[in-house]
Amino acid sequence: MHSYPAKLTEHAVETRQAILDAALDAFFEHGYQGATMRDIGRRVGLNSASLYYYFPSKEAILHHVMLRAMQELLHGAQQALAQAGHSPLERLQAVLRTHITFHGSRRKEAIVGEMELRVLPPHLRQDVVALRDRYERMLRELLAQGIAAGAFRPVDVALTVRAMIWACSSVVQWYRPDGPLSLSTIADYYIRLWTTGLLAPELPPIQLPE
Amino acid sequence: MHSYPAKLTEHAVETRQAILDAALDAFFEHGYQGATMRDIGRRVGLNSASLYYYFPSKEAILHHVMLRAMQELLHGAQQALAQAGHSPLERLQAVLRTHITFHGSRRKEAIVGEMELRVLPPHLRQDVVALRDRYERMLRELLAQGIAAGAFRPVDVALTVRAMIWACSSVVQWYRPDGPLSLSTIADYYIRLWTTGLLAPELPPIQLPE
DNA sequence: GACATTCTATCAAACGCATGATAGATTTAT
DNA sequence: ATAAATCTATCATGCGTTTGATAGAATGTC
Repeated sequence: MHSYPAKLTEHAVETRQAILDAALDAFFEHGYQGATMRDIGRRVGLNSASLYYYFPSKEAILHHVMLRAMQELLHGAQQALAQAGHSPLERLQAVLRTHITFHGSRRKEAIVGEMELRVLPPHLRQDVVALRDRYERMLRELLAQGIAAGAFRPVDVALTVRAMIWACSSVVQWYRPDGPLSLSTIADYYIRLWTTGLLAPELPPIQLPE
Repeated sequence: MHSYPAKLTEHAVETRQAILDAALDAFFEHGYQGATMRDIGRRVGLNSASLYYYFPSKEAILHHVMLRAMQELLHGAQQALAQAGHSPLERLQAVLRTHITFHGSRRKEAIVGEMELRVLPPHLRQDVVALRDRYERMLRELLAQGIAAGAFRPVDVALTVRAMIWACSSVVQWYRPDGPLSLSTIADYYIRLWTTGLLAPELPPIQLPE
Protein backbone atom coordinates (compact mmCIF):
# COMPACT_ATOMS: atom_id res chain seq x y z
CA MET A 1 0.00 0.00 0.00
CA HIS A 2 1.19 3.51 -0.71
CA SER A 3 -0.28 6.93 -0.05
CA TYR A 4 -1.85 8.69 -3.01
CA PRO A 5 -1.06 12.30 -3.92
CA ALA A 6 -3.82 14.75 -3.11
CA LYS A 7 -4.02 16.10 -6.63
CA LEU A 8 -3.57 13.91 -9.67
CA THR A 9 -1.38 15.19 -12.45
CA GLU A 10 -2.71 15.23 -15.96
CA HIS A 11 -0.48 12.31 -16.79
CA ALA A 12 -1.78 10.36 -13.84
CA VAL A 13 -5.36 10.89 -14.97
CA GLU A 14 -4.50 9.62 -18.43
CA THR A 15 -2.65 6.62 -17.10
CA ARG A 16 -5.55 5.70 -14.88
CA GLN A 17 -7.84 5.75 -17.89
CA ALA A 18 -5.40 3.66 -19.89
CA ILE A 19 -5.29 1.12 -17.08
CA LEU A 20 -9.07 0.95 -16.97
CA ASP A 21 -9.15 0.43 -20.75
CA ALA A 22 -6.59 -2.34 -20.55
CA ALA A 23 -8.38 -3.93 -17.62
CA LEU A 24 -11.66 -3.86 -19.53
CA ASP A 25 -10.04 -5.74 -22.39
CA ALA A 26 -8.44 -8.25 -20.04
CA PHE A 27 -11.63 -8.83 -18.06
CA PHE A 28 -13.59 -9.20 -21.27
CA GLU A 29 -11.21 -11.77 -22.68
CA HIS A 30 -10.53 -13.88 -19.61
CA GLY A 31 -13.09 -12.83 -17.02
CA TYR A 32 -12.12 -11.00 -13.85
CA GLN A 33 -10.69 -14.02 -12.11
CA GLY A 34 -8.92 -15.24 -15.20
CA ALA A 35 -7.27 -11.90 -15.91
CA THR A 36 -4.01 -11.13 -14.16
CA MET A 37 -2.42 -7.93 -12.99
CA ARG A 38 0.61 -8.82 -15.07
CA ASP A 39 -1.55 -9.06 -18.17
CA ILE A 40 -3.21 -5.72 -17.49
CA GLY A 41 0.17 -4.14 -16.93
CA ARG A 42 1.53 -5.59 -20.14
CA ARG A 43 -1.36 -4.19 -22.14
CA VAL A 44 -0.79 -0.71 -20.81
CA GLY A 45 2.99 -0.94 -20.99
CA LEU A 46 3.64 -0.98 -17.27
CA ASN A 47 5.04 -3.43 -14.81
CA SER A 48 2.28 -5.00 -12.77
CA ALA A 49 3.67 -3.43 -9.63
CA SER A 50 3.17 0.01 -11.10
CA LEU A 51 -0.57 -0.54 -11.27
CA TYR A 52 -0.60 -0.30 -7.51
CA TYR A 53 0.60 3.26 -7.82
CA TYR A 54 -2.78 4.10 -9.38
CA PHE A 55 -5.17 1.63 -7.81
CA PRO A 56 -5.01 -0.06 -4.43
CA SER A 57 -6.13 -3.48 -5.67
CA LYS A 58 -7.41 -5.52 -8.55
CA GLU A 59 -10.88 -5.29 -7.08
CA ALA A 60 -10.70 -1.51 -7.12
CA ILE A 61 -9.87 -1.60 -10.81
CA LEU A 62 -12.91 -3.74 -11.54
CA HIS A 63 -15.01 -1.41 -9.44
CA HIS A 64 -13.94 1.59 -11.51
CA VAL A 65 -14.37 -0.28 -14.78
CA MET A 66 -17.93 -1.16 -13.90
CA LEU A 67 -18.82 2.28 -12.60
CA ARG A 68 -17.49 3.86 -15.76
CA ALA A 69 -19.51 1.51 -17.95
CA MET A 70 -22.71 1.99 -16.00
CA GLN A 71 -22.28 5.76 -15.96
CA GLU A 72 -21.80 5.83 -19.68
CA LEU A 73 -25.01 3.90 -20.23
CA LEU A 74 -26.94 6.13 -17.84
CA HIS A 75 -25.46 9.33 -19.20
CA GLY A 76 -26.24 8.29 -22.76
CA ALA A 77 -29.86 7.74 -21.85
CA GLN A 78 -30.12 11.09 -20.09
CA GLN A 79 -28.57 12.85 -23.04
CA ALA A 80 -30.97 11.13 -25.42
CA LEU A 81 -33.87 12.22 -23.27
CA ALA A 82 -32.65 15.80 -23.24
CA GLN A 83 -32.67 15.87 -27.02
CA ALA A 84 -35.88 13.94 -27.50
CA GLY A 85 -39.29 15.47 -27.95
CA HIS A 86 -41.71 15.29 -25.09
CA SER A 87 -44.19 12.70 -26.27
CA PRO A 88 -43.92 9.48 -24.25
CA LEU A 89 -43.50 7.47 -27.43
CA GLU A 90 -40.61 9.56 -28.68
CA ARG A 91 -38.93 9.52 -25.29
CA LEU A 92 -39.16 5.77 -24.86
CA GLN A 93 -37.89 5.25 -28.38
CA ALA A 94 -34.93 7.52 -27.74
CA VAL A 95 -33.87 5.58 -24.66
CA LEU A 96 -34.35 2.19 -26.30
CA ARG A 97 -32.15 3.38 -29.16
CA THR A 98 -29.29 4.37 -26.86
CA HIS A 99 -29.69 1.12 -24.98
CA ILE A 100 -29.45 -0.97 -28.12
CA THR A 101 -26.62 1.12 -29.51
CA PHE A 102 -24.66 0.81 -26.30
CA HIS A 103 -25.07 -2.95 -26.13
CA GLY A 104 -24.03 -3.32 -29.75
CA SER A 105 -21.14 -0.90 -29.87
CA ARG A 106 -19.76 -1.20 -26.34
CA ARG A 107 -19.93 -4.93 -26.06
CA LYS A 108 -16.99 -5.22 -23.72
CA GLU A 109 -18.43 -2.76 -21.24
CA ALA A 110 -21.84 -4.38 -21.42
CA ILE A 111 -20.58 -7.92 -20.94
CA VAL A 112 -18.06 -7.23 -18.21
CA GLY A 113 -20.61 -4.99 -16.52
CA GLU A 114 -23.08 -7.79 -16.25
CA MET A 115 -20.87 -10.84 -15.80
CA GLU A 116 -18.53 -9.66 -13.11
CA LEU A 117 -20.95 -7.98 -10.73
CA ARG A 118 -20.90 -11.06 -8.53
CA VAL A 119 -17.21 -10.89 -7.71
CA LEU A 120 -17.40 -7.38 -6.28
CA PRO A 121 -17.64 -7.37 -2.50
CA PRO A 122 -21.03 -6.09 -1.32
CA HIS A 123 -20.07 -2.51 -0.53
CA LEU A 124 -18.49 -1.99 -3.93
CA ARG A 125 -21.27 -3.80 -5.72
CA GLN A 126 -23.80 -1.50 -4.12
CA ASP A 127 -22.50 1.52 -6.03
CA VAL A 128 -22.93 -0.26 -9.33
CA VAL A 129 -26.30 -1.76 -8.52
CA ALA A 130 -27.54 1.64 -7.43
CA LEU A 131 -26.83 3.02 -10.88
CA ARG A 132 -28.45 0.05 -12.54
CA ASP A 133 -31.56 0.45 -10.43
CA ARG A 134 -31.70 4.14 -11.29
CA TYR A 135 -31.59 3.21 -14.95
CA GLU A 136 -34.40 0.72 -14.60
CA ARG A 137 -36.50 3.19 -12.59
CA MET A 138 -36.07 5.75 -15.33
CA LEU A 139 -37.46 3.33 -17.88
CA ARG A 140 -40.31 2.43 -15.61
CA GLU A 141 -41.29 6.05 -15.26
CA LEU A 142 -41.18 6.55 -18.99
CA LEU A 143 -43.45 3.60 -19.56
CA ALA A 144 -45.81 4.60 -16.75
CA GLN A 145 -46.12 8.13 -18.08
CA GLY A 146 -46.91 6.78 -21.53
CA ILE A 147 -49.62 4.56 -20.11
CA ALA A 148 -51.07 7.44 -18.11
CA ALA A 149 -51.11 9.57 -21.26
CA GLY A 150 -52.88 6.83 -23.18
CA ALA A 151 -49.92 6.34 -25.52
CA PHE A 152 -49.36 2.76 -24.40
CA ARG A 153 -51.52 -0.11 -23.35
CA PRO A 154 -51.80 -0.56 -19.59
CA VAL A 155 -49.16 -3.25 -19.18
CA ASP A 156 -47.45 -4.23 -15.95
CA VAL A 157 -44.67 -1.69 -15.79
CA ALA A 158 -42.07 -3.64 -13.83
CA LEU A 159 -42.42 -6.91 -15.72
CA THR A 160 -42.56 -5.22 -19.10
CA VAL A 161 -39.55 -3.00 -18.53
CA ARG A 162 -37.46 -5.99 -17.53
CA ALA A 163 -38.54 -7.89 -20.64
CA MET A 164 -37.83 -4.86 -22.81
CA ILE A 165 -34.37 -4.24 -21.35
CA TRP A 166 -33.37 -7.86 -21.74
CA ALA A 167 -34.77 -8.21 -25.22
CA CYS A 168 -32.83 -5.13 -26.33
CA SER A 169 -29.70 -6.27 -24.49
CA SER A 170 -29.67 -9.44 -26.54
CA VAL A 171 -27.73 -7.64 -29.27
CA VAL A 172 -24.68 -7.82 -27.05
CA GLN A 173 -24.62 -11.56 -27.66
CA TRP A 174 -24.98 -11.79 -31.37
CA TYR A 175 -24.48 -8.42 -33.06
CA ARG A 176 -21.24 -8.03 -35.01
CA PRO A 177 -20.25 -4.85 -36.83
CA ASP A 178 -19.39 -6.86 -39.93
CA GLY A 179 -22.68 -8.73 -39.90
CA PRO A 180 -25.49 -8.26 -42.42
CA LEU A 181 -27.54 -5.82 -40.33
CA SER A 182 -26.37 -2.44 -39.14
CA LEU A 183 -26.88 -1.48 -35.53
CA SER A 184 -29.16 1.31 -36.59
CA THR A 185 -31.34 -1.08 -38.59
CA ILE A 186 -31.55 -3.45 -35.67
CA ALA A 187 -32.45 -0.60 -33.35
CA ASP A 188 -35.18 0.54 -35.72
CA TYR A 189 -36.55 -2.95 -35.83
CA TYR A 190 -36.57 -3.61 -32.10
CA ILE A 191 -38.01 -0.20 -31.34
CA ARG A 192 -40.83 -0.83 -33.76
CA LEU A 193 -41.32 -4.33 -32.46
CA TRP A 194 -42.00 -2.95 -29.00
CA THR A 195 -43.81 0.24 -29.76
CA THR A 196 -46.10 -0.90 -32.57
CA GLY A 197 -46.61 -4.36 -31.16
CA LEU A 198 -46.54 -4.77 -27.44
CA LEU A 199 -47.36 -1.27 -26.48
CA ALA A 200 -49.68 -0.12 -29.23
CA PRO A 201 -52.82 1.21 -27.54
CA GLU A 202 -55.24 -0.02 -30.18
CA LEU A 203 -55.09 -3.56 -28.82
CA PRO A 204 -57.30 -4.65 -25.93
CA PRO A 205 -55.56 -3.98 -22.61
CA ILE A 206 -53.41 -6.85 -21.46
CA GLN A 207 -54.63 -8.56 -18.32
CA LEU A 208 -52.42 -7.87 -15.33
CA PRO A 209 -51.35 -10.60 -12.92
CA GLU A 210 -53.34 -10.64 -9.65
CA MET B 1 -4.06 -39.23 -15.27
CA HIS B 2 -5.58 -42.63 -14.75
CA SER B 3 -7.42 -45.03 -16.97
CA TYR B 4 -11.14 -45.32 -16.54
CA PRO B 5 -13.02 -48.60 -16.14
CA ALA B 6 -15.03 -49.72 -19.12
CA LYS B 7 -18.28 -50.08 -17.21
CA LEU B 8 -19.36 -47.79 -14.39
CA THR B 9 -20.83 -49.30 -11.27
CA GLU B 10 -24.11 -48.00 -9.95
CA HIS B 11 -22.26 -46.28 -7.18
CA ALA B 12 -19.93 -44.61 -9.62
CA VAL B 13 -22.84 -43.26 -11.61
CA GLU B 14 -24.36 -41.80 -8.46
CA THR B 15 -21.11 -40.28 -7.34
CA ARG B 16 -20.59 -38.66 -10.71
CA GLN B 17 -24.00 -37.07 -10.45
CA ALA B 18 -23.26 -35.89 -6.92
CA ILE B 19 -20.04 -34.31 -8.12
CA LEU B 20 -21.86 -32.53 -10.92
CA ASP B 21 -24.44 -31.24 -8.43
CA ALA B 22 -21.74 -29.99 -6.09
CA ALA B 23 -19.83 -28.42 -8.95
CA LEU B 24 -22.94 -26.64 -10.14
CA ASP B 25 -23.38 -25.11 -6.70
CA ALA B 26 -19.73 -24.12 -6.51
CA PHE B 27 -19.65 -22.63 -10.00
CA PHE B 28 -22.86 -20.76 -9.30
CA GLU B 29 -21.53 -19.27 -6.08
CA HIS B 30 -17.99 -18.39 -7.12
CA GLY B 31 -17.88 -18.73 -10.89
CA TYR B 32 -15.86 -21.43 -12.60
CA GLN B 33 -12.50 -19.80 -12.05
CA GLY B 34 -13.33 -18.84 -8.49
CA ALA B 35 -14.47 -22.33 -7.52
CA THR B 36 -11.81 -24.81 -6.45
CA MET B 37 -11.57 -28.55 -6.76
CA ARG B 38 -11.09 -28.67 -3.01
CA ASP B 39 -14.38 -26.86 -2.52
CA ILE B 40 -16.24 -29.18 -4.88
CA GLY B 41 -14.73 -32.17 -3.09
CA ARG B 42 -15.74 -30.81 0.28
CA ARG B 43 -19.34 -30.37 -0.83
CA VAL B 44 -19.59 -33.95 -2.01
CA GLY B 45 -17.61 -35.39 0.90
CA LEU B 46 -14.54 -36.42 -1.05
CA ASN B 47 -10.94 -35.47 -1.13
CA SER B 48 -10.22 -33.28 -4.11
CA ALA B 49 -7.92 -35.93 -5.49
CA SER B 50 -10.79 -38.40 -5.62
CA LEU B 51 -12.62 -36.21 -8.10
CA TYR B 52 -10.01 -37.23 -10.63
CA TYR B 53 -11.19 -40.79 -10.31
CA TYR B 54 -14.45 -39.68 -11.91
CA PHE B 55 -13.45 -36.81 -14.18
CA PRO B 56 -10.15 -36.12 -15.90
CA SER B 57 -10.13 -32.38 -15.14
CA LYS B 58 -11.98 -29.41 -13.76
CA GLU B 59 -12.81 -28.39 -17.30
CA ALA B 60 -14.42 -31.75 -17.96
CA ILE B 61 -16.64 -31.25 -14.94
CA LEU B 62 -17.80 -27.90 -16.25
CA HIS B 63 -18.38 -29.45 -19.64
CA HIS B 64 -20.67 -32.09 -18.17
CA VAL B 65 -22.46 -29.57 -15.98
CA MET B 66 -23.26 -27.42 -18.98
CA LEU B 67 -24.30 -30.29 -21.20
CA ARG B 68 -26.64 -31.57 -18.52
CA ALA B 69 -28.24 -28.15 -18.11
CA MET B 70 -28.67 -27.56 -21.81
CA GLN B 71 -30.09 -31.03 -22.35
CA GLU B 72 -32.62 -30.50 -19.61
CA LEU B 73 -33.80 -27.27 -21.22
CA LEU B 74 -34.02 -28.85 -24.65
CA HIS B 75 -35.70 -31.98 -23.40
CA GLY B 76 -38.25 -29.96 -21.47
CA ALA B 77 -39.18 -28.06 -24.58
CA GLN B 78 -39.52 -31.22 -26.64
CA GLN B 79 -41.69 -32.82 -24.01
CA ALA B 80 -43.89 -29.73 -23.87
CA LEU B 81 -44.27 -29.82 -27.63
CA ALA B 82 -45.22 -33.49 -27.53
CA GLN B 83 -48.06 -32.70 -25.14
CA ALA B 84 -49.18 -29.47 -26.78
CA GLY B 85 -51.92 -29.15 -29.36
CA HIS B 86 -50.95 -28.53 -32.91
CA SER B 87 -51.92 -24.93 -33.44
CA PRO B 88 -48.84 -22.70 -33.82
CA LEU B 89 -50.09 -20.45 -31.02
CA GLU B 90 -50.46 -23.30 -28.55
CA ARG B 91 -47.11 -24.77 -29.47
CA LEU B 92 -45.23 -21.50 -29.10
CA GLN B 93 -46.95 -20.85 -25.80
CA ALA B 94 -45.99 -24.28 -24.52
CA VAL B 95 -42.32 -23.75 -25.29
CA LEU B 96 -42.25 -20.25 -23.84
CA ARG B 97 -43.76 -21.65 -20.67
CA THR B 98 -41.08 -24.28 -20.23
CA HIS B 99 -38.43 -21.69 -21.02
CA ILE B 100 -39.67 -19.30 -18.36
CA THR B 101 -40.21 -22.09 -15.87
CA PHE B 102 -36.70 -23.40 -16.41
CA HIS B 103 -35.12 -20.00 -15.99
CA GLY B 104 -37.06 -19.34 -12.82
CA SER B 105 -36.77 -22.72 -11.15
CA ARG B 106 -33.32 -23.86 -12.32
CA ARG B 107 -31.53 -20.60 -11.81
CA LYS B 108 -28.17 -22.18 -11.09
CA GLU B 109 -28.19 -24.20 -14.27
CA ALA B 110 -29.35 -21.23 -16.31
CA ILE B 111 -26.78 -18.81 -14.92
CA VAL B 112 -23.79 -21.14 -14.98
CA GLY B 113 -24.85 -22.33 -18.41
CA GLU B 114 -24.68 -18.85 -19.80
CA MET B 115 -21.86 -17.27 -17.82
CA GLU B 116 -19.20 -19.93 -18.09
CA LEU B 117 -19.46 -20.82 -21.77
CA ARG B 118 -16.44 -18.63 -22.48
CA VAL B 119 -14.03 -20.60 -20.34
CA LEU B 120 -14.63 -23.86 -22.15
CA PRO B 121 -11.98 -24.58 -24.77
CA PRO B 122 -13.43 -24.45 -28.30
CA HIS B 123 -13.92 -28.16 -28.87
CA LEU B 124 -15.86 -28.58 -25.63
CA ARG B 125 -17.79 -25.38 -26.13
CA GLN B 126 -18.95 -26.62 -29.52
CA ASP B 127 -21.03 -29.40 -27.98
CA VAL B 128 -22.88 -26.95 -25.79
CA VAL B 129 -23.34 -24.33 -28.47
CA ALA B 130 -24.68 -26.97 -30.81
CA LEU B 131 -27.47 -27.72 -28.36
CA ARG B 132 -28.18 -24.04 -27.86
CA ASP B 133 -28.41 -23.48 -31.59
CA ARG B 134 -30.74 -26.41 -31.93
CA TYR B 135 -32.97 -24.86 -29.29
CA GLU B 136 -33.01 -21.51 -31.06
CA ARG B 137 -33.70 -23.14 -34.42
CA MET B 138 -36.65 -24.95 -32.93
CA LEU B 139 -38.16 -21.67 -31.77
CA ARG B 140 -37.53 -20.10 -35.14
CA GLU B 141 -39.38 -22.89 -36.89
CA LEU B 142 -42.29 -22.55 -34.51
CA LEU B 143 -42.55 -18.85 -35.20
CA ALA B 144 -42.11 -19.27 -38.93
CA GLN B 145 -44.82 -21.89 -39.08
CA GLY B 146 -47.16 -19.61 -37.18
CA ILE B 147 -46.51 -16.78 -39.59
CA ALA B 148 -47.04 -19.07 -42.57
CA ALA B 149 -50.34 -20.19 -41.06
CA GLY B 150 -51.41 -16.61 -40.51
CA ALA B 151 -51.43 -16.99 -36.74
CA PHE B 152 -48.70 -14.38 -36.24
CA ARG B 153 -47.74 -11.16 -37.88
CA PRO B 154 -44.90 -11.49 -40.39
CA VAL B 155 -42.06 -10.42 -38.13
CA ASP B 156 -38.37 -11.06 -38.72
CA VAL B 157 -38.00 -14.54 -37.32
CA ALA B 158 -34.37 -14.45 -36.23
CA LEU B 159 -34.48 -11.05 -34.57
CA THR B 160 -37.79 -11.70 -32.88
CA VAL B 161 -36.85 -15.10 -31.51
CA ARG B 162 -33.72 -13.68 -29.95
CA ALA B 163 -35.69 -10.87 -28.35
CA MET B 164 -38.28 -13.33 -27.09
CA ILE B 165 -35.76 -15.72 -25.62
CA TRP B 166 -33.89 -12.97 -23.84
CA ALA B 167 -37.01 -11.27 -22.57
CA CYS B 168 -38.22 -14.56 -21.10
CA SER B 169 -34.78 -15.38 -19.72
CA SER B 170 -34.84 -12.20 -17.68
CA VAL B 171 -36.68 -14.04 -14.91
CA VAL B 172 -33.40 -15.74 -14.05
CA GLN B 173 -32.14 -12.40 -12.80
CA TRP B 174 -34.97 -11.22 -10.63
CA TYR B 175 -37.44 -14.01 -9.91
CA ARG B 176 -37.42 -15.35 -6.39
CA PRO B 177 -39.69 -18.17 -5.18
CA ASP B 178 -40.64 -16.14 -2.12
CA GLY B 179 -41.44 -13.04 -4.17
CA PRO B 180 -44.94 -11.63 -4.72
CA LEU B 181 -45.52 -13.30 -8.09
CA SER B 182 -45.57 -17.01 -8.75
CA LEU B 183 -43.60 -18.40 -11.66
CA SER B 184 -46.80 -19.55 -13.25
CA THR B 185 -48.30 -16.07 -13.05
CA ILE B 186 -45.18 -14.56 -14.56
CA ALA B 187 -45.21 -17.13 -17.32
CA ASP B 188 -48.87 -16.37 -18.06
CA TYR B 189 -48.06 -12.70 -18.23
CA TYR B 190 -45.05 -12.94 -20.50
CA ILE B 191 -46.74 -15.42 -22.80
CA ARG B 192 -49.67 -13.08 -23.17
CA LEU B 193 -47.38 -10.10 -23.60
CA TRP B 194 -45.80 -11.73 -26.61
CA THR B 195 -48.72 -13.52 -28.17
CA THR B 196 -51.41 -10.88 -27.82
CA GLY B 197 -49.05 -7.99 -28.36
CA LEU B 198 -46.13 -8.54 -30.63
CA LEU B 199 -47.47 -11.39 -32.59
CA ALA B 200 -51.18 -10.69 -32.76
CA PRO B 201 -52.09 -10.81 -36.45
CA GLU B 202 -54.68 -8.03 -36.26
CA LEU B 203 -51.99 -5.37 -36.26
CA PRO B 204 -50.47 -4.08 -39.48
CA PRO B 205 -47.44 -6.18 -40.45
CA ILE B 206 -44.23 -4.90 -38.97
CA GLN B 207 -41.76 -3.60 -41.53
CA LEU B 208 -38.76 -5.84 -41.97
CA PRO B 209 -35.22 -4.52 -42.13
CA GLU B 210 -33.80 -4.27 -45.67
C1' DG C 1 -14.30 -73.28 0.18
C1' DA C 2 -9.80 -71.27 0.20
C1' DC C 3 -6.49 -68.76 -1.75
C1' DA C 4 -4.67 -65.50 -5.18
C1' DT C 5 -5.51 -61.82 -7.98
C1' DT C 6 -7.62 -57.84 -9.75
C1' DC C 7 -10.62 -53.88 -9.41
C1' DT C 8 -13.03 -49.96 -6.98
C1' DA C 9 -12.80 -46.13 -4.33
C1' DT C 10 -10.52 -43.29 -1.48
C1' DC C 11 -6.76 -40.56 0.78
C1' DA C 12 -2.62 -37.67 2.43
C1' DA C 13 1.12 -35.50 0.69
C1' DA C 14 3.40 -33.10 -2.38
C1' DC C 15 4.77 -30.74 -6.94
C1' DG C 16 5.26 -26.98 -9.89
C1' DC C 17 3.55 -22.91 -10.90
C1' DA C 18 0.92 -18.56 -11.10
C1' DT C 19 -1.11 -15.20 -8.45
C1' DG C 20 -2.02 -10.53 -5.92
C1' DA C 21 0.53 -7.77 -3.38
C1' DT C 22 4.62 -5.34 -0.99
C1' DA C 23 9.19 -3.05 -0.18
C1' DG C 24 12.60 -0.52 -1.62
C1' DA C 25 15.73 1.10 -5.19
C1' DT C 26 15.89 3.77 -9.38
C1' DT C 27 14.70 6.81 -12.99
C1' DT C 28 12.22 10.84 -14.91
C1' DA C 29 10.31 15.36 -14.89
C1' DT C 30 9.70 19.93 -12.84
C1' DA D 1 16.14 18.87 -4.96
C1' DT D 2 11.84 17.38 -4.72
C1' DA D 3 8.16 14.76 -6.10
C1' DA D 4 6.20 11.62 -9.51
C1' DA D 5 6.50 7.47 -11.77
C1' DT D 6 8.32 3.17 -12.67
C1' DC D 7 11.21 -0.69 -11.88
C1' DT D 8 13.38 -5.11 -9.76
C1' DA D 9 12.98 -8.46 -6.62
C1' DT D 10 10.48 -10.86 -3.50
C1' DC D 11 6.81 -13.06 -0.67
C1' DA D 12 3.14 -15.99 1.02
C1' DT D 13 -0.64 -18.21 -0.66
C1' DG D 14 -3.48 -21.01 -3.19
C1' DC D 15 -4.24 -23.47 -7.32
C1' DG D 16 -5.01 -27.87 -10.44
C1' DT D 17 -3.07 -31.91 -10.70
C1' DT D 18 -0.02 -36.17 -9.80
C1' DT D 19 1.77 -39.59 -7.06
C1' DG D 20 1.93 -43.60 -4.35
C1' DA D 21 -0.44 -45.92 -1.29
C1' DT D 22 -4.34 -48.53 1.14
C1' DA D 23 -8.58 -50.96 2.54
C1' DG D 24 -11.98 -53.64 0.96
C1' DA D 25 -15.03 -55.72 -2.56
C1' DA D 26 -15.32 -58.69 -6.55
C1' DT D 27 -13.62 -62.16 -9.34
C1' DG D 28 -11.13 -65.99 -10.82
C1' DT D 29 -8.61 -70.52 -9.83
C1' DC D 30 -7.73 -74.93 -7.74
